Parts: sequence; structure tokens; C-alpha cells
Amino acid sequence: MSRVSTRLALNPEVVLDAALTLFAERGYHGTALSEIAEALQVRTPSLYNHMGSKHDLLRTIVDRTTAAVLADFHRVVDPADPPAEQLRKAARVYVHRHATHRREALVVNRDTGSLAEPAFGEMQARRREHEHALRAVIADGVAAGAFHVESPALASFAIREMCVSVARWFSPQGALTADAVADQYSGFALRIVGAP
Amino acid sequence: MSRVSTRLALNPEVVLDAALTLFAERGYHGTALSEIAEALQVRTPSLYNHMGSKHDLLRTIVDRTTAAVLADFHRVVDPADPPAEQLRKAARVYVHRHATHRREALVVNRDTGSLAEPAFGEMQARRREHEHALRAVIADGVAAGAFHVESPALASFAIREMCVSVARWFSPQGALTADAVADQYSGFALRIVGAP
DNA sequence: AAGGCTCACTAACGCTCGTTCGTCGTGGCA
DNA sequence: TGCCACGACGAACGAGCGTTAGTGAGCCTT
Repeated sequence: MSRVSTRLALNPEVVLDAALTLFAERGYHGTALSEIAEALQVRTPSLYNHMGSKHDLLRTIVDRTTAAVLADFHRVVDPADPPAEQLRKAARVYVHRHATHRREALVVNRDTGSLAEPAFGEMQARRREHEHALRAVIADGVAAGAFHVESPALASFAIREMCVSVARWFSPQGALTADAVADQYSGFALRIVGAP
Repeated sequence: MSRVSTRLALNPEVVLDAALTLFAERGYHGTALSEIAEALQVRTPSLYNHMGSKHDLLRTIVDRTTAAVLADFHRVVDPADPPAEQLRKAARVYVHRHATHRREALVVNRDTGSLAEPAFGEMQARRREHEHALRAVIADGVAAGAFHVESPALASFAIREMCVSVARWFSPQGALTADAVADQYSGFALRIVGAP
């Protein structure tokens, strides 16, 4: 199998990774399978030895990412903690993921709508679950007098999207590490809800 | 010209408006000219009597929107005002525009990258100008001791994207008016920068 | 009544897309 | 050494894309 030119061994994960890079850069509909093949130095039909379809690539990416976001949340957020601590941890891990998994975040936020049913409904349900969980933390904090916002839903939207946007500008080569950004952003989240 | 079935009089603005709706819903690459034509109850080639090309539609949408955002900013932000007042007004008008011009905002944020040069460079320059103007307001506030953030750039990103995201969920039929959302979000912006 | 202009239409173009099929060279294993 | 499974490939597909050209019907002006 040794070749003159170094070519990556093709396998499902490598194909998925190349698709991830290009989907994030140009969008799902803006990316052709021929471009994914070219990035892997392979002809287009060869991709089909390692994937089901173009749509399957997108579904797999969105599926894994949304599942990981939910897992993150439930792993770090302890319902026994005070609301401020829950919110800090939830925002922190959410930002951290968007900084360390930029491509996944960009694809999910841009192209989830391109999924066909039933995948679209399933993925949207997951996103809603995360949203409601975050909103519940805020509502609890307001009820406990720890937070001060007119509308927990509004604050939840604001915090979520603020965190998501980190994927749009973060760079591993930048001045700030993912941890540092996560720290500052979780501070922003607490300020938004008026935590002392 | 009177017909049995009511059909809108076709003209450049009507075509642009239909394109705006579909681009916002499915993305630029996800929308076919045949779908725009169908929405207008017309055959695809008829569109060319009122537009240059599909790419022109996108360029016009992004051009008008980015210009309006900059105009908004300079119209309401008075450099003589204290930083907190400048930030409040800047965030307020930015949110208000994203609530009242949802489709435009969605297209700009999703599909500006699909513009060809030189349009892409021009549009990105405009967005950068707005970003730097907002960042300068924050930096001024920090220098004056009115705001307290580690990094004005980080706070600027957070505030901008928080405001932008309003376009993703706002509904004119919802419980809150655009004005009410703008008020609450500009409050969030001031909290993020630690204004008292 | 005649003329010209506007504009929606049919037809067709060249191209690219995602996908399928059958072939053939290759490496691992008996 | 012979066999077999794997997988990269060329060729080809039907469909859809954005776009262009030419035609003809309807309105406004004269």
C-alpha cells in the first residue's frame, strides 16, 4: 500500500472529517462531493465505499454534535449546585465546546435545516432539550432571587447565542485559550442574568 | 393586464423580496431560481427581465443591509454621549433592526460568504467597520472607568452576536414587541460590560 | 388603426450535481 | 502459489441548475 505520494488511508472517519471542514467553510449545499474527494486526493465515486450518501454525512455530523452538547451539559451541571454555579458551568462547557469544535458548531448552526425528516425533527428536539434545560436553570435562579431578569426565555436565548458565536471567531493560534474564553464568557452569562 | 387569477405585478423589488424570503429560509445555495419563480407564479426565465443574475440578488440584499446597519449606528450613536449611553443606543438599534428585518439578517449572516469578489471584500469591510465602532465604544468606556471587562474585543463579539441572534427567534406575533426586546437586550449589553 | 415597446413565455444550452455499475489491480491469507 | 475480499477507478446515468435566445401577446402612444 506504500505509495510515492503520501495519501491518507481512506476510511469513514477521514471522509467525515474532510466533509466537516468543507461544510463548515462553504455550507452543505455549497459543497460538492467532488470537492471532498479532491481534498482526499481521490475520485468522487470512491467516497461511496466509506459513506452512505452526502445527506448521511450531514446527519452524522449533526447527530454526534448535538448528542455531545447534551452530554456535556448533564455531565457538568449538578442540580444540587446553586443556580449561579449551574449557569456558570453550563455556559463554560458550552463555550469550550464551541471553541474546540468550531467546524461542528458552524455546520450544526448553519445546515441543520437542510436535514430531511425524520432526522431534522430529532435533531431539533435535542437542541430544544438543551435550551429548555438552560432556561430552567435561569428560571430557578430568578425564583430563588439569585438572578434578576424580566424573561428567562429571553436571557436564555441571549446567553446561548452569545456562546455559540465563539465558533465564528475563535482561533487556537489566537491570544486566548479556549479555557480563558470560556471563563470570560461564563462571566458574561452571569452578568446577563444579574447575578451578584 | 387584468387577469382572472390575482398575480402580483412583477418588478425588481418584488423579485428581490421573494428571493429574500427563500434565501432566509433555505439559504442561497439551497434556493433555486425556479422556486423564486414559483413563489411569484411565473416561469423562471421571466425573472431575468427584472434582475441581473442570482448572484446579483444576493449582492443587493447584503449591500443594502450592511449599509443600513452602519447608517443606523451613526444616526443614533452620539460621540458626545457617555459610553454607557452610546452602547445602549448602539445595541438598541442593532437589536431592533434584527427583529424588524429578520430575513435580511439571516441571509447576511449565513450567505455573505457565498459572495464572489470583489463584493465579498466590500461587504466584509462594512461589517468590520461596524464591529470596530462598537469595540471603540467599549474601549472608551473601559478607559473612562465606566465599563469593566478584560477584553473589549471579546465583549464586543459577545454583544454583537447576542443581538444578531434575535433574528433567529423573534416573531412579530410573539409576546414581545421589537421595542421591548431591544430594551431588554440593550440592558444585557450594559450588564456584559459591567456598567453599573 | 397602426406602430412600437414591454415582458412573460417556450425551448434549449452547457454544465455540474449526486449516485450507480462493473472492472481491475492489489494485499492478505490459505 | 493461488485465491479471495477490498476498494479505487472510469464511464455513465438522470436530474436539476443558471442562463440565453427568439417569439408572440397585450398595452400605450400617435
